[in-house]
Amino acid sequence: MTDTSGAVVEALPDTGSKRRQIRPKAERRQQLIDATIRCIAQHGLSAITMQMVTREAGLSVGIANLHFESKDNLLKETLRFVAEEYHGGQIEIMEGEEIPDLGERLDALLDFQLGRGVTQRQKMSVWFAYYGEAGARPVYQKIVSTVDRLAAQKLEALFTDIIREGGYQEVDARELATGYSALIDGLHLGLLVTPRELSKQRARAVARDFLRRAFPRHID
Amino acid sequence: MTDTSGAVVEALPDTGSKRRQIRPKAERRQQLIDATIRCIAQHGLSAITMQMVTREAGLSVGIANLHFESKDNLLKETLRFVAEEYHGGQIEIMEGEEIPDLGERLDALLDFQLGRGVTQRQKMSVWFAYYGEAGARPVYQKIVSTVDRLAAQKLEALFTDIIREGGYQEVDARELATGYSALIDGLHLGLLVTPRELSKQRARAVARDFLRRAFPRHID
DNA sequence: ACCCAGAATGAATGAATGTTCATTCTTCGT
DNA sequence: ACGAAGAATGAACATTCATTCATTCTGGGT
Repeated sequence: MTDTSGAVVEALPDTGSKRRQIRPKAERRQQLIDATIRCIAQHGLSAITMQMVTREAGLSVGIANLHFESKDNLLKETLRFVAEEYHGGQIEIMEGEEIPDLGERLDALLDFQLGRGVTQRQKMSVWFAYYGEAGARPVYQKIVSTVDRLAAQKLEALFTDIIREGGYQEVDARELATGYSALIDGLHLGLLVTPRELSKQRARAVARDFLRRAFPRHID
Repeated sequence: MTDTSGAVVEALPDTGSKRRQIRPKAERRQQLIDATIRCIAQHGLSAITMQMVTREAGLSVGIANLHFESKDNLLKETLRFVAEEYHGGQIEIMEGEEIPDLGERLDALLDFQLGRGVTQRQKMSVWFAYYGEAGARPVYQKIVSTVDRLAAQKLEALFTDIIREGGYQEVDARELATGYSALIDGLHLGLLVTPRELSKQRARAVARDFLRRAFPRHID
């Protein structure tokens, strides 16, 4: 996926010169989105500023309104990017045939959801910053729920397969999928707000426990 | 607990007159906190304004800085109020001896966590608005984690009692308590962001399922 | 070698917001 | 009935921020 960390500005042989660079539109857009993610993580969604973002990107203030028409739009597109990155990664694992064994596929999913990429403070901060505003902003709600619905369907399908394969009785795929998704969200929240109480290791153990209790013959 | 909903302004025999009212400091503080909660729920934390809050409270702009020294402080105190209300309610149920049966007490806890009072959109919005900023604001993190830690301890104690009483093997109280808390948080999030996909009924069913799988002889 | 489409800049603008404080008003004890 | 303590008001101020746009600059095509 796209690199979101590190200073993109110095990635090129810039030599410190302030020479103006002309780059294709798509590249600049991504550069600004990445800078926005870093700023939200560091300063929060309510403190974010166009000057802040453009400086972080190493560009001038006017450029943000050139590529995105407004601040609102930049924030919206940033949310869309993060949402699609996260859900896209999940879906790739769930529907991908690279891992034939269903138990292993479940483990891979957990790895992705609580592994390095996703639980970086940066990404989590962005994620929940938008959740916090979703109650008041239908646009955010719509973006999240659109990708969310698809991921939920794939998860339910995976659980259904596992239930059939394992012959698990009295387990409802849909209900379990809802529970598992909520559990992962809650663990992310815990990692963000109370990192002292909840380590990444423990979060993984808790999630595996949930899965083991439901699918004992597939986990561990 | 304190009433947070409804228009406090019209609660008194105001008769529509704009006559200036003098009230004790504590009452005004609460009035402003209640207005803040309503405003956050409706407009979001990042769009909130002092004028907005004071108008919602039916008071003048200057009064906010009279009772709270700044906007930051008002927001901080509002978070403290919501956090203490939520966690206080939980703790009251968990350590209260009014319900001797442990299974019933667990049910009462679930009722509180996913029942009318807590899952009102207003409260949930406020809750997650602050969570979203917690990554960038150590003050918020501290307030939440302080009350959170106590509630987690009480929950673990309750689970320990239930495990002993039910003779459940291979169940770790601490791990299960972490999982349950995370599950409830995640369900709140789902109720807030994707209310179309997740009804309050279904959220309760999912949470009960989690508990039933762990403590089958206490639930249902 | 030259040109120009359009990418990039940043000073200027106007609107919005947090905070202050001189003034007004209410209440309560005497 | 009166006066003082302090609660409440809201116009004024200084600051900050999103957005605009006239101007500058760059690089590929001819």
